[in-house]
Amino acid sequence: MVNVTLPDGSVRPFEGPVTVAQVAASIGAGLAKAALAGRVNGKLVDTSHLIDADAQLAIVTAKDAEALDLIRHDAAHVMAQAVQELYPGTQVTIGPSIEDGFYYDFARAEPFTPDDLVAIEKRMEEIVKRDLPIQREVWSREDAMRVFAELGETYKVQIIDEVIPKGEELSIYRQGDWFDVCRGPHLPSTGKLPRAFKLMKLAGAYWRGDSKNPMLQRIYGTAWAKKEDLDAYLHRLEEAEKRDHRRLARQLDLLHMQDEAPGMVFWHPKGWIVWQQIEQYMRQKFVEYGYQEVRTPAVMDRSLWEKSGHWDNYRDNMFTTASENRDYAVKPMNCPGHVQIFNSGLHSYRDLPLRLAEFGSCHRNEPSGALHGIMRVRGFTQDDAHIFCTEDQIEQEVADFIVMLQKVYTDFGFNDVLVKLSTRPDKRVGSDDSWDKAEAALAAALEKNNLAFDLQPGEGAFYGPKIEFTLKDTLGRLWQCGTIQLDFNLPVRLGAEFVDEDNSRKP
RNA sequence: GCCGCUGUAGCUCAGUUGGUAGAGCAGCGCAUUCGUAAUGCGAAGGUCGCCAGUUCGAUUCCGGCCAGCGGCACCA
Repeated sequence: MVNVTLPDGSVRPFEGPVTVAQVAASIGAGLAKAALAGRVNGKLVDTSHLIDADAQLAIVTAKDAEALDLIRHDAAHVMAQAVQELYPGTQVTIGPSIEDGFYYDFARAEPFTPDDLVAIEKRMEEIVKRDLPIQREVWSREDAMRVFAELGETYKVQIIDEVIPKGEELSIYRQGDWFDVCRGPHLPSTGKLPRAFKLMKLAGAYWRGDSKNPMLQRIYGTAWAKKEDLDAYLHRLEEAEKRDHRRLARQLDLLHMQDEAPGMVFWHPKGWIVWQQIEQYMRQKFVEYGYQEVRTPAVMDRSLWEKSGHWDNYRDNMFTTASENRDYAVKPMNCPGHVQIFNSGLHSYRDLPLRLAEFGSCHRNEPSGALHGIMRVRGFTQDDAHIFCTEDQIEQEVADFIVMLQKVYTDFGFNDVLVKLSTRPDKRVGSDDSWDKAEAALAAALEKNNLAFDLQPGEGAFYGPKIEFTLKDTLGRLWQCGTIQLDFNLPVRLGAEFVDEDNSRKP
């Protein structure tokens, strides 16, 4: 006897183990047809999943939000099958669902062309029409590795060998002649994939996200539960493109960039008015929140950058220059300069916290491929501040900063801000004790502001943990903007210290 | 930096299967003073991203470089 509890609370008894599909059929033929997957005790499963004990079950159909993930993942599989049918010898690697769609990374010597995308999309339609049942099989690792090795799928072998945790069940999903290693779940058949997908763009992507590895060819697509959703999405993209800052900058005659100064901006009169307004707005905020504005040199002697550690660790990203036998670097950030101001006098603990702010003109020699409009540039101005404070003051200072930042983002209409806390990386300076304190202080400050945040273990800077604030552009792309970083390295390196209550000097 | 694509008048773009190029809009001149999706006429505007090579001749073919775009990597 197996009792299945449905979302409405009703309980259906079955004589023995049943599949999700059978339960759906017992409820109604319409539901049986619409069933894409099941949620058993909170876990998403195939419709072929066998329920062999009492369980909670929800039938997932295209109407459910969670179906989108399945649809997109299936679209990726169907695309992979289409590609391998059309271009024999192409190796498959991975193909997850992502926001608004999916992608699949392929290994193939010949590059795909935009025309290929059209052909692939057509073949995908055919595969959907074939309505191939999608079947789950469980293989042993050895069998799987042998079979994929025989097929010449070296990347798949690597995935099985290195990526899938030992001991985890290795499932294979088969649709017609085509099969792939996949955790699933998947739709019951390719025919259940709504014809609301479109291949969007070609891109290069490193195998396993590591630039030391070979580059694969990634095909991005979008997929939706119904045609109207796809159309709405495409329309949204069109509208977003109209609001692209690069297009607006031209149309409104705000600024331009040219070949001779890659990653740097020529601000036109109208654009500069906008800039000034924003700068004045930020100045007000500085005053409100107790920051003092300063100004530091853009070009400073090599010796300072050696002391700060930039000359050794950030050299490739700095523009350097020389004059009269002295080497200089154009500042990539304002930190060392602000420490110089702090150091120029002897400070008492009574002076702390000392908050120095600057509209700091910085230059970084960013990799050519990273440049993007005025979002990622080589010459830019940071509305930057450094707070010199005691360890005890960190939490409050960070909390206050977050309040200010939230206010600023809200004023500019950014309501969807992602917050991330990046913690200690493997390569770092400072004692574990100080990292413990610093990370705890940042987390506490976030909690004080009731901010939900993602933890990014190991993503912190080598000198300290940081909180990152990421904004979305009109195209849904993410840009890390504001950040607050604790640095217990630089002040020591540059000899910043204050006189404490007990008359001792502390960094 | 890596993969792919792109680079023609101020802007948006067409074109040349190798014989130095066109449109619309903008700008300029003249006329019009006409009330806000675009008044008429006229003249002008480009070493077809840069540098080499092949060729009698290259914007068009080959190579190199630069920049931009879409991603990836990077983002002290």
